[in-house]
Amino acid sequence: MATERYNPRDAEPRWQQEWEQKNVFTTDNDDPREKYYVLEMFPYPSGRIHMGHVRNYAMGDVVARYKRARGYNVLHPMGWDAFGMPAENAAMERGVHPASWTYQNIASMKAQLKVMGLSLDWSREFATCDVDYYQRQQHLFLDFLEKGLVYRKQSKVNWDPVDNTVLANEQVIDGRGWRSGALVEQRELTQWFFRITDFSQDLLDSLDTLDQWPEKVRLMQKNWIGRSEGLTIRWEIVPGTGADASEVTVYTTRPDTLFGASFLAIAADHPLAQQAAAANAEIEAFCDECRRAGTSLAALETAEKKGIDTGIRVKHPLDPNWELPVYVANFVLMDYGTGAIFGCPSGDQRDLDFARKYGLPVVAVVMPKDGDAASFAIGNEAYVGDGVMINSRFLDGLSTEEAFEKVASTLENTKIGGEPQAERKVNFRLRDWGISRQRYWGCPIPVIHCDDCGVLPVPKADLPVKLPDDVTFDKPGNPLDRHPTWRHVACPQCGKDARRETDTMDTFVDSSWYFARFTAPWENNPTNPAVVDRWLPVDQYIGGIEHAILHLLYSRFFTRAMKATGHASLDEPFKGLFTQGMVVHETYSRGEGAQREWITPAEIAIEEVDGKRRATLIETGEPITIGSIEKMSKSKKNVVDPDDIIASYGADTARFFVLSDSPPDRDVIWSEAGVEGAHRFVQRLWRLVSEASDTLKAIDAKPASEGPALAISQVAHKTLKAVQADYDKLAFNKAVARLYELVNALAGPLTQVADGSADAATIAAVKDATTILINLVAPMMPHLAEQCWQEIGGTGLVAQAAWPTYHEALVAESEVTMPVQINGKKRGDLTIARDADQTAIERAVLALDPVKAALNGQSPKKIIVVPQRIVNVVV
RNA sequence: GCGGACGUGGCGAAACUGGUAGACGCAAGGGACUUAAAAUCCCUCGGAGCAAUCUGUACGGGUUCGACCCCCGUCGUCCGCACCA
Repeated sequence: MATERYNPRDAEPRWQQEWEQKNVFTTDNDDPREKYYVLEMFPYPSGRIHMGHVRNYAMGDVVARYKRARGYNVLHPMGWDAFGMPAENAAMERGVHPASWTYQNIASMKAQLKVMGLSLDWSREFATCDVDYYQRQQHLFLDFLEKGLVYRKQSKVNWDPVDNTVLANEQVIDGRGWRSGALVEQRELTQWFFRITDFSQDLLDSLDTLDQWPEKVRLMQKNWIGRSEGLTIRWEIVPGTGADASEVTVYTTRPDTLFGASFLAIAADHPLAQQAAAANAEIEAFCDECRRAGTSLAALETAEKKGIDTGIRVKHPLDPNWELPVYVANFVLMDYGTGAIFGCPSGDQRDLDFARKYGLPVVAVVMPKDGDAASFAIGNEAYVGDGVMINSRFLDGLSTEEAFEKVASTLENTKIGGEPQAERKVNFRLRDWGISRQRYWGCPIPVIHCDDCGVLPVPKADLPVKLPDDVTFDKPGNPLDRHPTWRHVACPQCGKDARRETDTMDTFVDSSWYFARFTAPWENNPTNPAVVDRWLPVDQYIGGIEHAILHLLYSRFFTRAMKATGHASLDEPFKGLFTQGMVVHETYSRGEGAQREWITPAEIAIEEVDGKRRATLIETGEPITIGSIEKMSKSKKNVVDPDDIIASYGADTARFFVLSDSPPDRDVIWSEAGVEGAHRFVQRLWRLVSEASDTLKAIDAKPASEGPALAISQVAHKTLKAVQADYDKLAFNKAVARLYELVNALAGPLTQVADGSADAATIAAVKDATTILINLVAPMMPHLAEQCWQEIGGTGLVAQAAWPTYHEALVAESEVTMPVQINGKKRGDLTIARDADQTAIERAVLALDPVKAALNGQSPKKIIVVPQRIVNVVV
């Protein structure tokens, strides 16, 4: 009898090698079986994996192994989101080249992932900084450009005037550059944009088809796209009031409130405002102030509504004798709608605040349905809801909706200068995607600037536009700009000296199509359209909620753009999306306030005294404060290193634990005690199986259909059915609970098999049950499963074994035990044939002691029988 | 401010479509084995009560034979968005 403790340090590398040698996880594109594509969001190669990665990849691996067992041709690849700023920061701080820093990090993280025993097809691995990858990204860019999906326009960037460099938003802290501390300015640069807004409506509508996405994510995207229906209205400017223009166009979603208008407000960057500013220093100062305030997010949140009268006056669209003032206001955005609004103080809180401040009229035009027109008034709160129109001339008495229609059709039919005064207009909050980054470590934008020929695409034959290796990071700014030779190139059209574009692409571009590249990473073209269409959409995509909006929206756009350029022919890249929770941990600290010092879990000992948990510093015995449970972070030092855990408990224990305690979409609390519990289960399972293995090996599996062994087979097959359903729903924590139950149920029989007291039928049933158990455990703890499989004489590898099939007869119950309630309270149980009819059940229920006692000789008022569920007797 | 989610033992959680609340695990307590410890095994474990039983899913109401689940209201926690006209 093999009764040694299971040693993951020995077993895990052995099985990993075995899988690798037999190419178990290499996927063949020509395999005719039904496909299943499971993908976890690929990591940024920071150098170390963390517990969040462990949880993410453990989940994906369970799905991959489970689906493989179910007979699918599974694609489960891995790669690296390898461009980005940390590599440049490392270059600046430590003088190491971004490429070598990145590839070294990839090597060490890959080694860590290998140790986890993930069933990945490593032959498809790539990093987005591989020339092979970004060359094809440049190819896509050129195709998008040709299709008109890419364009250039002026756009603002954060400019650090001390470092003379462009800053990303996260490098601006409280309006200052993170390194220099200088006040950040907004500068206009010509930059590249993807026309994601071409697809606004489709990206919105298609959300409804993504029924395997979390509702929450769909809602977040919906709000981000931000569709609104309204009207653009042209307002005539009263001649001689200070404007060159004859009209100003305003966007509104509430044309119904037009009779409540008391002013127009325009953005500081609006042409009319610029004109007014040119003529008036006070207005100019105000506009400058607005622009500055725009840089600081914090200030924006609390900013007071402010404005300044331009002196310009406009005519009300529905009453030419009614003149309204035009203000520049700090709360009006230039890049939404038309950059101009009409203010209706009674129906909008901002407008109300503004009107009160500047003494503008407040006229209630909408009141709640059951309101009283005579007494309804606006105090300090605007009424933004629907209702009935008042004080609105020909609109009085209409609903808000009817009034909207009436105003819209009236103004559509009013002509000024031969054009309708108003037009219906759908607006989106979504903006085009600016992809230009003034940095080195990204995919070069394949474009050439020629003084004579203009902006030209690099011919495809000249791709890739490779990043030069010889760059320096001793100065701020983009190394590509100051490289001695790289930017000099001959114009592809006229052959004269020209310049390369030195901007690189946003790293979100890299991650917007990697899932497609995985389907044929060896292709010369970005994709093989036939292959990509067969693999996509990704059946199950797993990652963090932090990518709910941008990454997923950009990928959805990219897939559409790839369709438009013939690289794929579908719209939605991800059929199923799952957003997993974080791994969190208690925090430990000593000292208070600014003196507070965080302590890592490894330095702490926890003991329980009188029911209270207390922590002490191992080295000194000094008491330590146990703090709140928070996301693992370096700053709070509450991190647990996966390497340490795997070294002491093995990968299976780590995988099992991160899947076990909490529902996968919720945070899981990492605790030492919890890990030990998971490890105990590993050892227990191994002990029970190995003790019985000599006997089990010699006997063929056969589920029992009768006799004392029947219960063993029933519990195994019921568990199989249930765990299968749990895996289908990604309910890993429930699958874990059922596996515990199954092992608890098999512990006795396995011990009997081991000590020789079991009969042949029992041994055969136990062998069958154990085989099922190992198959169920395998997706979560693949190494332990292989070891057990070998131990009981299984053929081949579990990793290649087919999923077992449960026997219907063992899952179906011939008898059911139903709770019996009296007046809704449980008072007893009734075990009866599953197909017993209503009368038989009633008769049996009335014969039960507690029912007889409750009835006390009387007949019941009512008996409710829910077949196979419950009986309720109403007395 | 707007939008959304959630609230169940000491803790993480289960509970199917409105049908036995607390499965399973952790922690705790008791016992067995051991010279001892570890490991393992057995028992107890929402609250009150000797018990029968009563009570309990944030709080207050409602619908129902029956509510963690549905409806109305209140409180709390978390997340997303941020002046989008």
